[in-house]
Amino acid sequence: MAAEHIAHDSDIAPVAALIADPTRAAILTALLGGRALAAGELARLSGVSAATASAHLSRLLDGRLVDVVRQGRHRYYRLAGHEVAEVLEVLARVSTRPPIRSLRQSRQARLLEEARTCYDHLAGRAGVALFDQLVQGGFLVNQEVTDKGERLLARLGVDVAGVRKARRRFAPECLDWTERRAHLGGALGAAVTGALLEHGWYRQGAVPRAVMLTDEGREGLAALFAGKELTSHTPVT
Amino acid sequence: MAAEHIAHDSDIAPVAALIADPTRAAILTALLGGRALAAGELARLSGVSAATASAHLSRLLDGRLVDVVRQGRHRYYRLAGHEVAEVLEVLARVSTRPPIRSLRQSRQARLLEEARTCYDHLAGRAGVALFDQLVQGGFLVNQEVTDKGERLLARLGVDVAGVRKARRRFAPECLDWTERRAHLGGALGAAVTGALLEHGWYRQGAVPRAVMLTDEGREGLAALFAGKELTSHTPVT
DNA sequence: GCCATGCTTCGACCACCGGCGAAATGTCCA
DNA sequence: TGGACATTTCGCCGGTGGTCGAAGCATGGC
Repeated sequence: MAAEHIAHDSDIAPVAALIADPTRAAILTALLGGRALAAGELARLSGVSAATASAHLSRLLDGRLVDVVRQGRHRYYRLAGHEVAEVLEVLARVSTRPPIRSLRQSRQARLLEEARTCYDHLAGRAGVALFDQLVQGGFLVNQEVTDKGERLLARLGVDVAGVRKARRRFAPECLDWTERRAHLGGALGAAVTGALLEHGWYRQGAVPRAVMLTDEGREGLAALFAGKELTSHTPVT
Repeated sequence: MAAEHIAHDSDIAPVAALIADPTRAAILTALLGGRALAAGELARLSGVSAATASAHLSRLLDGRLVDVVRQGRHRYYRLAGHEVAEVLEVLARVSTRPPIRSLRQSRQARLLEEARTCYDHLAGRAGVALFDQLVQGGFLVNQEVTDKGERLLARLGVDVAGVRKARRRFAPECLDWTERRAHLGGALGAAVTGALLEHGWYRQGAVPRAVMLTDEGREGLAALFAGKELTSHTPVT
């Protein structure tokens, strides 16, 4: 009786079914960044044909998981609300099953949450913090480097003009699950992270993807954003 | 690039797929009460054969959404952790689509959250509060009415022995989504609610399922649980 | 030891759903 | 108006998965 009432009051199965398909899940997670994306872009990101993506988007629309805003010949889709984002986040939390048993593993997990490489760029709390500093300082605006930003990065040893020539997206925002916030990805993210490692501001940890901020890094980053001269003991290899 | 990373870090689709089946959803919501339930009981509650339920439970076990504890020839299943419960709750929140637009509707929603009938018994904050008072006062233990409870209910005008003869579950705990807590359901829940309405302690509101506590009800309930004589102006029809 | 009970495994059936290509619709630009 | 592009609709196919009855294993009671 209780069960019948529950089932009547709220059918969680249909909503779960919408998320259960890998392609739709990819679409939804792509939208988790908050930006509205065009149908074609979502098709490409999730690796299916435009027709398939369209069918999925139509179902997501019916299920009120996404909204659409028509703009010219594009249709931009976005998550229908913060509740939808919450569902995805909470699902992600149980999906990344923590088979953490030993103290050793737990310590490693904490290291990874703090700072790690995401392919070839910085992620974790450190990655998000760096990204925020770049954005709030006006060095990075709308996924583009400002003149001010180019000067800052030059001091770090990053040749922005050269990076721009790379055959990959320049400065996309990359989401990560532990922080649920964006950090700097793409060619620029890789270049910046490479510079940080070369300066010895971060060094590789024992755990595969983990990196750790060094004392020099702490000072160096502070000086960099304060606009001060970088101290001599930071070797620019 | 960001999307690939996301997909790699956490596959939400498989977990969602586990919840996406109506039968499994029914099983999970039945377990949301926190108590461990036997496989057969879950089969009955979700309306499928034992074989089908067994297959589902096996998959839920693989997916680490439930735990099992063997006890004699029974196998009691329960949710694997509070994270799983959180997923179900947040899914329920988006599933109960709130098409609240007008102020009028919003007001009605608040009324329903406060006190409403759930089929034929009291739910909402008021329902949960009443249930808690019964349990904490030792009137209701393990879904059974104590001697003390029987005397209390008799003063309210509820014939417990008579209710027990009804062809429905006696005093099951009924979960409701707005409060995410249990309230009194079944035959006893209906009888108690009927008595409350007959006393004029609650009266039907304008909104379909809403009920409202009256001044007499406030006094009457206080007197009831204080063990005091019920005042004369509460008509026992 | 035997039977009753609770649960799982097996085998077979059927429905649903996701995938694509091709064609239709709609929008912008010249 | 015609052509390029973005998106949706249509028709078809293949695979996955939910369902049950019957049979197979356990466990507990007598």
